[in-house]
Amino acid sequence: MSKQPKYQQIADVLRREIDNGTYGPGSRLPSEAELSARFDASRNTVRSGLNALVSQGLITSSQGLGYEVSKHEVFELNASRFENLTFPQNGDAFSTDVTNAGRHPHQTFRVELTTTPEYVATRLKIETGSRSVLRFCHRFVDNVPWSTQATHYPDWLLAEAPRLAEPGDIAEGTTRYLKSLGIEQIGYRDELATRMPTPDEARLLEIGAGVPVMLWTRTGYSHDRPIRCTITTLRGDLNRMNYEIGDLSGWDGNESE
Amino acid sequence: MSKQPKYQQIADVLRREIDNGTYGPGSRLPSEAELSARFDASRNTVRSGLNALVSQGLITSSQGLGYEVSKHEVFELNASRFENLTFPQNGDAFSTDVTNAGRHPHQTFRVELTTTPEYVATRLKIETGSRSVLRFCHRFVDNVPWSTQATHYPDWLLAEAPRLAEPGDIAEGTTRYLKSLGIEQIGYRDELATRMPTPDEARLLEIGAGVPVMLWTRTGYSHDRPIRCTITTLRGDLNRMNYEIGDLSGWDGNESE
DNA sequence: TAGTGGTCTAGACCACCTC
DNA sequence: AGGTGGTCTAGACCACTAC
Repeated sequence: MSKQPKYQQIADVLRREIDNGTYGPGSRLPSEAELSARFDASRNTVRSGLNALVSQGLITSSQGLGYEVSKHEVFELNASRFENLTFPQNGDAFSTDVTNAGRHPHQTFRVELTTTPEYVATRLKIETGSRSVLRFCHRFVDNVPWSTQATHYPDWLLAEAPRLAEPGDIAEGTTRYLKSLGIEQIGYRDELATRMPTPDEARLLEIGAGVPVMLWTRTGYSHDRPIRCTITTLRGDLNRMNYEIGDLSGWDGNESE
Repeated sequence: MSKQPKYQQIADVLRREIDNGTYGPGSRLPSEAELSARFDASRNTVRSGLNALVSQGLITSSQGLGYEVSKHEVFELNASRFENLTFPQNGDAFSTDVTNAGRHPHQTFRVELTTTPEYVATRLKIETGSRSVLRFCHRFVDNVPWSTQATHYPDWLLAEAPRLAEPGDIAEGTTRYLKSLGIEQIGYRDELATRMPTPDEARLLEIGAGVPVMLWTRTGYSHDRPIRCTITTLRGDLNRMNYEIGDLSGWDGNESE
């Protein structure tokens, strides 16, 4: 039992009070000055304690307002059904899912020609630095930034499917468009990772310290080669991904926690 | 272009120098005193800047030593193959995978009877607080803490499969043991989430600030009901999960980034 | 012993929000 | 105007690591 530093003790006490409901989700914590008096510590020490809780994603702070206990509303994303090879894929699946959940979807969209970054190139089995089409999507739910999605299509595919490079949405969905050209996605490989956001990501997704991002990379394959690579960056506090594998007939994917 | 606070500028400069290789993975940063002189800032301001990088998982610090740039060695986990309904499951799959990767696996194991927490109970479709068997595993790779895994089996299953409650490993694997009793897992549902570790998790996995955990919940189903719920807590900086869905025959799951 | 980061203080000034 | 958090300083002392 070694002595804990004072700022840790403060963080521990406050964490316990948040856990047991003394300060419920969405409620405000006492001000730094009040806590300073309560714990007989300098304001800076109190700040260190609060900072620990911020880094753990338990509370947020805003200038002039105070510290607020985070609420967690997670959105479920069924990755194995999401784009079920028979379904449309892009904007549509997102909008449909969100609308079905009684929420309001919104997204901005951008298409550009880029040089392929290494991470994507290895997955598409093309050369790093070669050309590819990037279709980029910034998604919101109820006007809260939710995720960004960047899909790369290799250069060679463009010759067969020129509409991929056109700005603006493809009404019927890109997967369906490609299928109509005889290019069918018959399987995909998903990779999931997590880390703290880069400053750019933190800006786009409006996340503060203490909230990680989830990185979801989906590489789609036709019968003979990779045809696309989609990197989705999700706010870790708002999203949960699901996969259903095997025979789950008769099982409702029931939620809640 | 609003003026950035000084500690942010310091963090940005150092981040750029880390990115461009001035300070490579594993190398040491200059001391706080040196940085303080370089940036003409007080030691505390420099510490704020360094602290920002720590929270982003870019560097770590240790008393008496200094700040070190993090290295990232990720371990790939194929979740859709991992326990392929035909394969053995528990300890074995982990040890096999790790050994195949040329690393040294190690794990501690514990079995206990517990009251079922709500999160697990809803998934197993049993009452919160009812009894269940918890088989808990703490896993290491090359003596670095890697993940913890907690599998709950419902009370009713115990009557049919008493060995689940016995301490010690089940040699042939629990899935195989259950199958030999006519209880076959015919499908599962995975849920993936990410967040910052709780203090307990941080202790068990030896992670500092700036490294999130990935939570992987797998609920296994027999033909008529859930038979187990496994919660795996993974160090976010060391693990990546993969799912392969659809027809990927002829495709090697190629890696590297 | 010297150098590193870890903790803590007291006080100053600024930026933002609410009234 | 008054209260909130955000930034910054200067200095003190402690704990750990290296030599």
